[in-house]
Amino acid sequence: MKIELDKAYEAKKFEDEIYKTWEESGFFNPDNLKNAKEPYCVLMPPPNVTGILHLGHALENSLLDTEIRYRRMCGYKTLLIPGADHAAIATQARVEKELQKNGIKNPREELGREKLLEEIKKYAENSKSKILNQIRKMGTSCDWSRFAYTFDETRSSAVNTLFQKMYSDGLIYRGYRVVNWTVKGQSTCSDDELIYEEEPVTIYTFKYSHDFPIPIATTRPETKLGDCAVAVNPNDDKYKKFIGQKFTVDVGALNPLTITIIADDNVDTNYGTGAVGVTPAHSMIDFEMYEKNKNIGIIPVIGKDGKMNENAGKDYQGLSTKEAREKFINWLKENNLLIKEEETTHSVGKSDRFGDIIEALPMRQWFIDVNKTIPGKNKSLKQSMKDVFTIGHNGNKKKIIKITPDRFVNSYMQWIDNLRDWCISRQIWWGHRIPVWYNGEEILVPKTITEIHVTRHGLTDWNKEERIQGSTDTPLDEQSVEEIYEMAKKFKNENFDIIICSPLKRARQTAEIINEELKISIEINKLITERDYADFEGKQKSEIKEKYPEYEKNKISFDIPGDEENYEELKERATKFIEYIKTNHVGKKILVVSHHAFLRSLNIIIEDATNEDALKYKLPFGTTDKYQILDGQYKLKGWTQDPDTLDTWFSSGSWTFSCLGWPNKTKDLKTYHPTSWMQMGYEILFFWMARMILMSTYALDDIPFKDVYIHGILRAKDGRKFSKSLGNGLDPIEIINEYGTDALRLSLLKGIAPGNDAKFYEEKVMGSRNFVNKLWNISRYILMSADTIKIIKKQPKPNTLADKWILRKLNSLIESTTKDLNDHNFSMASNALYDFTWTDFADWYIEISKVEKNKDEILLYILQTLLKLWHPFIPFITETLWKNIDSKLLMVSSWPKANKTKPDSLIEFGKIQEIIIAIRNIKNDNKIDTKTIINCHLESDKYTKLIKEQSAIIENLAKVKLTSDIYKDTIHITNIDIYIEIKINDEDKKKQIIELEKYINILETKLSNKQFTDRAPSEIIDAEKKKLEDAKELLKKLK
RNA sequence: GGGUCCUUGGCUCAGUUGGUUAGAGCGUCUCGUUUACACCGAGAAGGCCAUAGGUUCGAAUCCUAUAGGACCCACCA
Repeated sequence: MKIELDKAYEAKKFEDEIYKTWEESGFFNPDNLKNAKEPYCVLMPPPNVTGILHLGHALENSLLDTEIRYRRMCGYKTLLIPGADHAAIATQARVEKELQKNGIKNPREELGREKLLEEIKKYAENSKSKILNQIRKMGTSCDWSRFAYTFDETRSSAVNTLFQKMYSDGLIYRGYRVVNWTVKGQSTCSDDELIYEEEPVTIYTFKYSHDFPIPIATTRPETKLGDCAVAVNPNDDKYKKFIGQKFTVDVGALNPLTITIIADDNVDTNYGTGAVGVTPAHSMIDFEMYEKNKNIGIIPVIGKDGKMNENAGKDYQGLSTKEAREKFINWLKENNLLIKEEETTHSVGKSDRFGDIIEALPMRQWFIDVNKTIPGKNKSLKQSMKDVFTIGHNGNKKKIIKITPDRFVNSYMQWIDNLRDWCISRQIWWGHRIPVWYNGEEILVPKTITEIHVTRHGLTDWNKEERIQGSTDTPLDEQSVEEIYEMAKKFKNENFDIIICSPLKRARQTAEIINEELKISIEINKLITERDYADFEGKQKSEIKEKYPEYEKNKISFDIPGDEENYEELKERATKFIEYIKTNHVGKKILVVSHHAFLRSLNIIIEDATNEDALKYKLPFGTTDKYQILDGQYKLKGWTQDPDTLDTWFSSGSWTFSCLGWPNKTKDLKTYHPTSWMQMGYEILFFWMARMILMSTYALDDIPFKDVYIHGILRAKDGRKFSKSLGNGLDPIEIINEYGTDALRLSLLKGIAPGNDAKFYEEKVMGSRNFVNKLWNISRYILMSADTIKIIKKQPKPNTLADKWILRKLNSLIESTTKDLNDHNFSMASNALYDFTWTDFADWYIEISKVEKNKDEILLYILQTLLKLWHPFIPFITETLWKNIDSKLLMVSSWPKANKTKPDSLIEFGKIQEIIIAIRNIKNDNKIDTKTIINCHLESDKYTKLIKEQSAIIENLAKVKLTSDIYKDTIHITNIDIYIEIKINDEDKKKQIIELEKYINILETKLSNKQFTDRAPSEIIDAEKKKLEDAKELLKKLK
């Protein structure tokens, strides 16, 4: 059966459908790869939910997917887990900015925590769903069933567990230390979240007072209002006599300052004045000195608002740092204390996200201690982080992480050496709440946090009319059903583990409708059913009887603790329920669907409310209440959770194992950790790679990944970064729409070297698009001209020289591609494939196949092999074409294996190519139309037989007629003379001779060098000799 | 102050342990619509591989300096 294919490949027509086919096949999920044994797991660096996919993501997706598709075809049990990162500070900053644009000047104040969080969540969810679709557009073959979000339940539970573990090991502590503070963002940030910019500053040299013996210098005069010491080098003859002395100086601060002269080895006697004014509150370095000499004290003079506080004194309080600086300088001048002013530049730390200058402020925050010995181990986290690149984790050489390119180890080690304790608490709201509760001075860091969200069932006619007639176990009314569907949408992103509902119809039905959205398990629990009747609301049994006379006749028939349950019994039942949760659903996030009276009694026992207060309790339909059980403790009155959130990298650090289900002992964790390969840009080496290593070695006692590949940044053609503010961004989706995903992927992978930046521009994509189209047309030709299209399993027997040659080339290609992909050498692999496909196969072999005929099998075989080899790079077009060949998916076909072939065809075929090219050249030089057939005679001592056998190819490809007539003009190539009926340009000949003579000269010098002939390997010498021989012979003929 | 990377034809870049007269794509030029493909075909021009030394029989490749460019870390009293 003949098939028809369009003249040009239109990516748009096929891509979405192909992706759907893949996704529906189930093969993205390794559980469905039945024959695969050895696991191969790669995690997607989760894109931030701060916007949409950019080119960097496109590059990462191309790398990830090419890797994973290759491994899948090789027979690995491949898993690529897709993810997204809530990106705490980045997302909140983004949303706040948007809100400000819309007129909300101070979103935190105006909206409050809950409302702002809702806004951020809305934004994040929206962005997330866009990103996920874009990942699909990229063709990424990830297992969507294992999708992980840093802010979902599993990942949050990992965060909490990790925090608790580190806290109980003493590695996380709460301390008063100097931290980086962004006034604009009103939050701390880690040392790595600063960007430094060179700015002009003035250095002021001054004395605190006229009788103070040591001058000091500063670029931040206003902080000097909080100075507590002056540090000098202990070996400094000039100053060492003052060490230990105290001076009282009045510089205008609230209280006169007591300046202690202390010794510090780090003070350089030759730099500046040779002495350092120590401001413990507003410099990390000075704070470290304070920690060694606590008696000097610490005086913060700048507040969280970036303004001078009361310690700074009446004159300064309330001023901005800039105003205070001017004022202080003026004071120095007036009092003749200013010695010198010098202009210089200085790198100023700014907040990466908010852009303002960072203030160093002392605060009580949470930190990870990187230097403390880990309990049960003989080393610190810092040491652990180093070991994985040197001696291996725990000294195990098998647990050394391989990094490509390995030069990044250097900068990593340097970073580790300078690592200070990591400040992990942030004052922003979007993020994992710090899992610590306070009650006065008491601190609780629970091992388990169980969450109970309670909601009411939908209404029935019975509820609405407050009837107690007929059966009480009635189904929902229609309107309620609608309302529950609405409500269910809200629960969709809550990530509940389980729904527990009352056995009554209305509750069960409610739970089932909600579960259509959540798709989790439902547990029916009698403990939370409706009470029969009770005296709880102050009504006596008799009153109820009075109000609803029919009631007695319709007794509820299900099994609850008696039909005369009273208030105390109801509370007892609620307590029992809590106990039940505590033993059976520890650590879960539970949605409870129950009845108002029960929920009220639950509220009473948890909140320790009085009966009277409890009467005010209302939980209108559609709303939820939330309770927590911390390590079994559920009465949490008086306890409040820390309002701060965790640094976003705290959760990203656990990515390799939280993605696989930790802290639960899941099968995935056992199978896939450590993960096989990790890929990231060098800009997040410290942020992310370092933290993953820290977390994984600590929590799992293992490395997070075996192999890490570092890629560079994509830049515009002018070398600048792509950025929104420059407006030079290229939207990957627009590129896909115009050129197709395959073209985009190929242009991203071709010509990139690991760790190096690469420039990206549209022409590159155009080139790739052209190639994709070429592949389409190659296939179109083969498929449309073949008599039968079938799978060719075995390499067909070569019949001609060309057959032998192309198969030899193909087998080398299989070998090199396999090797390159094993080494993650994507660029080299694609270049070699490109070359073979376009030049060897299309330009030569297919053209020959038009002459030699009957090559269906061999053409199909090569095409099939090529589609396989290309599949990891350009999955869409290859799969589209494959559909015409096989009903099975190319995605799960097996990777080609190279057959052994002899190399002898290479030289002979090369000769034929040389002849053809030489003739084409002459024609071109003489402006003869390529297709005009000219007469020509070939003469060779060595290749007579070859020429005779291959004459058809020569005649057809060079468009000549081979004759026995000898013509006057000849061109010469090694060992062959080509007599041709057209005139040859003498200039060309002369040029050829000059070049050849030069070449001979080089070879002769080389060979006459005794050192060379003595020391070089014999095969190299022989080859050089042969070259010289051939060249000399050719030269003779040319002359 | 410490460290890293880059410098290869007009542009963008490959070049895997040192071994053909250094490759590709785009661009330029010439010729060409031969039914797979003008998103094409045939061909051409264009490079002392930044500079200077060194190691070696042999260097774009290894070493050392220098220049220019980019970046990271620390410090910045």
